[in-house]
Amino acid sequence: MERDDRLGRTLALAHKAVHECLDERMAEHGASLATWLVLHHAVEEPDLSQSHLASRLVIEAPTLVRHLDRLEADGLLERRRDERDRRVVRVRVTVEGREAETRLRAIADVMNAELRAVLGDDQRIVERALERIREHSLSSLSERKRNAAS
Amino acid sequence: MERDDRLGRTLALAHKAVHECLDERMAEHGASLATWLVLHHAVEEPDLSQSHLASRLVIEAPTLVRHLDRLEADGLLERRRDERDRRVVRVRVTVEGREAETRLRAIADVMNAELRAVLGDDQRIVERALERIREHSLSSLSERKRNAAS
DNA sequence: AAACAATCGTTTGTCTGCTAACGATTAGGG
DNA sequence: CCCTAATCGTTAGCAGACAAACGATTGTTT
Repeated sequence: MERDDRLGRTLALAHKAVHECLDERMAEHGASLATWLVLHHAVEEPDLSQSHLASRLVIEAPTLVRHLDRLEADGLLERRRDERDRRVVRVRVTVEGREAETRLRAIADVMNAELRAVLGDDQRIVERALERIREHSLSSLSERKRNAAS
Repeated sequence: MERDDRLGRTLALAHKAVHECLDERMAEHGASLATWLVLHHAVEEPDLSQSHLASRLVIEAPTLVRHLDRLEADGLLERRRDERDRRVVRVRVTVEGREAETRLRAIADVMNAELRAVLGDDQRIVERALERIREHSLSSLSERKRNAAS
C-alpha cells in the first residue's frame, strides 16, 4: 500500500490537473491558459509597462516577451513606446483582444465555480491554507537567497 | 482593492512557490526536484520499465527519457534491456544514486514537515480537498476527450 | 558635462513538460 | 506462417518557464 503522502506531491498533481483541464477547455476556442492570463491582466490594468505586467502575472520578463510577440502577431494587443520614458513599452489590448478575453474569462469563471462547488464548506480554509503555504515557501526562499549572498 | 479570488490562481501560486523552494534547496546539493523524483520512484520500485516509471511519476515517456539520459550520464542509474521482452528497458539505481536519493529525500521530508506544520489542524482537510480538485479536473478532462472523439 | 549606475525590453541558452511520428520488437488473427 | 496490431523506447519539434548578458535609454554623482 504505502501511498505517497507528501503534501507537495498532492499539491503538484492537483495543480497539474486543473491546468490541463483549463488549457483543454480554452483550446476549444483556439486559445490557451497562458494566453488568457496575459490578456486578462492587460485588460484589468491598461497601459502597463511590460515589467509591471510581468510582475502582475508572476512571471519573468523574458517569458512575457514571447507571449506578447504571439498575441501582437494575432492582433489581440499592441505595443506602444512611452514618449516620456523611451525605455518602457506600454501594452494595450485591442477590441478583438477584449472580446477574446471576455469569452475566455467565462470559461475561467465556470471552472472557478466548479472548484468552489467541489470544495463546499472547505473553500475558505483551503484558500487560506494555500496562501500560507505560499507565504512560507517564499519567505524560506528569500531567506535562503539572503544567506547565499553573504 | 478587488483582489484576484480565483481558486486556480491561488493553487498555481502555491505550487510554484513550493516547487521553487524545493528546487533551490536541492540545488545546493547539485540536484533538482525532477532529479530526485525520478530517483525516488526508481528506488522505491526497482527494475521498473520506463513506461511504468513514467506512469508512477505522472509524466510522459519522452519527458522521462531525457531525465534518464542525464542521470545515467551522471552514473546515478543504469538502463538494462529486458531479455524476455527486448522492447522494454529496466531502470536500476546505482549505489551512488541511492546515496544521492537518501540525501535528497531528507530535504523533501523536511519540506513536507514544514508544510504540515504551517497547515496545522487543516492538514487532512486540505489534502482531501486537493485530491477532490484533482479528481474533478481529471474526470472533466477525460469526459471532454471522450466527447471530442465522437 | 561626463562618467557611472540603474532600468527596460530583448536575445540567447537551458530546463521541464507535451504531442506526433518512427524503428524495433512482440502478440494475435487469418 | 505471415501479416497486421499493439507496445516500447526514442527522436524531433513545440510551449512555457527561468537566468544571464546586451543595447538602448534614463538617472545620479562627481
